[in-house]
Amino acid sequence: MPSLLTIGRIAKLAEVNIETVRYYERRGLLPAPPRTVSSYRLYGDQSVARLRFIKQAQALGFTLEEIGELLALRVDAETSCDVVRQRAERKMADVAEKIRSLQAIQGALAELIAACALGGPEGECPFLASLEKQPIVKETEQ
Amino acid sequence: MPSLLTIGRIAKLAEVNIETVRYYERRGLLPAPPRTVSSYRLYGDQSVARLRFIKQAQALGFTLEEIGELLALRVDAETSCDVVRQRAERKMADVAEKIRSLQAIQGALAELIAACALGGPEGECPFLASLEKQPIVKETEQ
DNA sequence: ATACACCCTGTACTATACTACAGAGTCAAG
DNA sequence: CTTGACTCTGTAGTATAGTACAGGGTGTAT
Repeated sequence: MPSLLTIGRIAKLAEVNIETVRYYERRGLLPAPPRTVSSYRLYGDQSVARLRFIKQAQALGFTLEEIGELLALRVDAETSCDVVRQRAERKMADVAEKIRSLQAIQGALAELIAACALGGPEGECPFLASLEKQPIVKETEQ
Repeated sequence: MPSLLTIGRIAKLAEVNIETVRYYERRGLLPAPPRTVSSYRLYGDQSVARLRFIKQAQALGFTLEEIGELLALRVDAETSCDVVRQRAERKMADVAEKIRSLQAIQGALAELIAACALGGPEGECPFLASLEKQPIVKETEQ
């Protein structure tokens, strides 16, 4: 029995502002829910999960636009399985990359903590070394 | 021999806008570099690494303020080892949490791809199930 | 000695993601 | 049947993180 919730209710449950819920609806991130005769929105509890997912994905550096793309990943009349799989695989690569970056930062923090334990106070920041990425950049002039 | 770079140079190397470099300086994320007699900024190449780190951390959902805190993690005259270690450990927890969230999303994407391979088209989005987090929320009224 | 690409400061504009009203209607309790 | 908490739409304001000039100086290649 999926309970019906007002906008104030889901906002509180998902720990977001009421206005944010309406904003996400405008942005197309939250489907427009059914209304009462007096135009009150009535949500099911999957909406709460959806709101939490959005918040969480944002904290991971996804923009609302990207989050919309993630949430839209489903097979339907307009979208074949193949297309969905391709998109999902691209997102997977993004996510894997983010995980790698976070692990690098984790490593740098561990190093910092370890160095601290040894009592050897530091000068330079270990983060800068933690990200040996595309160091090759072609210079067009001297 | 650490080469000396103008602002335009490091901006290009780090793939950011020149104005962004100056903005980070104002924000205190990038130390004010030495200047030539004619007030041109001259950077060493660690500045490029720093810019890249900032960009990367942003893509992981850290705000510039949080990035500043990360970059400030070092032992010096004002900050004891103990304090630095404590802060680093708190950041570690944040990072670990982010990694867990990303792994949940990764799992949901894998599920989606797998379901697709089985030819079973989907209705509901697997992400919503991927984040069984604080589901306990106390309600003060009925 | 002048053209062109570069740099300076300062201020103003932009995009994204909210957040806060104003003014009006709704609903439940006493 | 009214009071207080809630909801509605619409519009405007805010914070964060840039980005874009204007107006002026610099550096060097021809």
